[in-house]
Amino acid sequence: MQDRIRTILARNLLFHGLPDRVIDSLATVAVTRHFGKNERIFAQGDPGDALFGVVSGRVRIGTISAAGQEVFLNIMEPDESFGEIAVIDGLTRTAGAVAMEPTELIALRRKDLLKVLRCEPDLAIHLLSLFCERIRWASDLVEEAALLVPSARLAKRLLSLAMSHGKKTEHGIEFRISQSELAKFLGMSRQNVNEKLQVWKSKGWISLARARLLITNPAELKMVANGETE
Amino acid sequence: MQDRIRTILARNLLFHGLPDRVIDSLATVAVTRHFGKNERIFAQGDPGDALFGVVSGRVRIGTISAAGQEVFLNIMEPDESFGEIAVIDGLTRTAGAVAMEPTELIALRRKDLLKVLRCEPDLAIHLLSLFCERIRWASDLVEEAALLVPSARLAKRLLSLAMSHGKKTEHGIEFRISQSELAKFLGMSRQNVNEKLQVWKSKGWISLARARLLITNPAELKMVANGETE
DNA sequence: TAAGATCTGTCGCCGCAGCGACAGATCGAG
DNA sequence: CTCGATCTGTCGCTGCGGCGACAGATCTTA
Repeated sequence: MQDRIRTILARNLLFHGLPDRVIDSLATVAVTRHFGKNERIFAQGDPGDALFGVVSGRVRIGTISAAGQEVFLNIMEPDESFGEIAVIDGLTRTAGAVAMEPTELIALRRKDLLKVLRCEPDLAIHLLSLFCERIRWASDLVEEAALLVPSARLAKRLLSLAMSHGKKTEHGIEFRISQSELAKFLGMSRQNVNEKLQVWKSKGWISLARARLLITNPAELKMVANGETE
Repeated sequence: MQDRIRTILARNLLFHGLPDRVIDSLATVAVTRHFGKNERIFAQGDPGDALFGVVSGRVRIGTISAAGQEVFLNIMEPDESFGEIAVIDGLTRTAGAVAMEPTELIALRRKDLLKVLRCEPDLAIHLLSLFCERIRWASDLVEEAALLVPSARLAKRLLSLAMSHGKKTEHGIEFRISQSELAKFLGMSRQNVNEKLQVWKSKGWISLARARLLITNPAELKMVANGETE
């Protein structure tokens, strides 16, 4: 059993490449947890007492406004991790996490992680790189929101979701997402998303089906994302 | 001279509280640099070969789109630092930095910093906390952009700028910023910013002067920022 | 002091995003 | 197989944000 946890940890991007000694220390304190479809893992505002790695399933990270409006920030898949920030600084969760399907997670409690962190500089440096990625990713979003026209933002997000969650088929990159979910990733209305998708569909760049999307011409979408076309 | 650098480093938020040993190591490799008003410190896309701490003056962090549209992300003041991310991960700058006035910076080159980082876990953990702040700050911006109405975003940014860059007077919190700069912080048009400021001015919550702004009723603005009022 | 640059306050116009609404398609559960 | 839930595609309406424009105020610099 502890062996399984060891393997899981070693494969996770958060710890991949770290010395066996570090993995072993972490494995002794890690536990696995299961969540059902649509079950909440944590809510924004909760104390950040654990860090999670995805073993199987998918987890949606998002927040919800006082008015009930929802924003999706990311989808985490196997071998990815989430909840690192609150675990490091001990503050509350800035976003909530929900299992999108039956999901197995591996959890490391804050106290345990900090203990290992203090004696393993390798782990700290590893975390620093991960945090750099996160900051770059968030800064990109801020920039995009401020200076890209909606269609460019949609195209960009479409491509990035396709990269991380799509599967390549003979006709292009396909992935499962409803248009209202897509809208929640961008903070736009579903109708507006649909309107733009229809345009691209009519140009033959994408195909649409119920809760599924097929990108047949990524190059053209990239042009839109870069503001070189409308 | 080296003594002055030591003092500067020790006072900077990036290194404040670290053991003398660490500060000393860093002081031997740090150099100071001077920039004139509106002089560019680095541009987005540049290789990230150094980290900067502000000794005196002010530095504006921002990006500019292909179309020439500009977005301001932050203003850094004495004892604050910028450029940490590119220095850690070795990738290019995501944003540019410009001196807003005659400015003295202290610079640590990437190679030198990494050398110290590898033997000083304290420094790594210190950096991790700093990165946590940065991620929370960026995530907040993403959230706000997606689910706050423009007036709430403006109010929130106004308050946060007032907190970090304003001076308290007997009538409220005052700070220097032009309305077009304010607009560039939010990715809105100058006219739109002006329109909202006029409303708040007419309600007696703020006072306006050329390139200056006085918040006389922060409480009401907070309500707007929280979406509890319009 | 004079000239030029910058900032503000205000119009009006245009386009577009949000929203409610609704019909038809598709999927899942019982 | 049937019913309910969800998703899609499409209206039209309304409001508001971006943009160009311009006059007047204010600051800077020669």
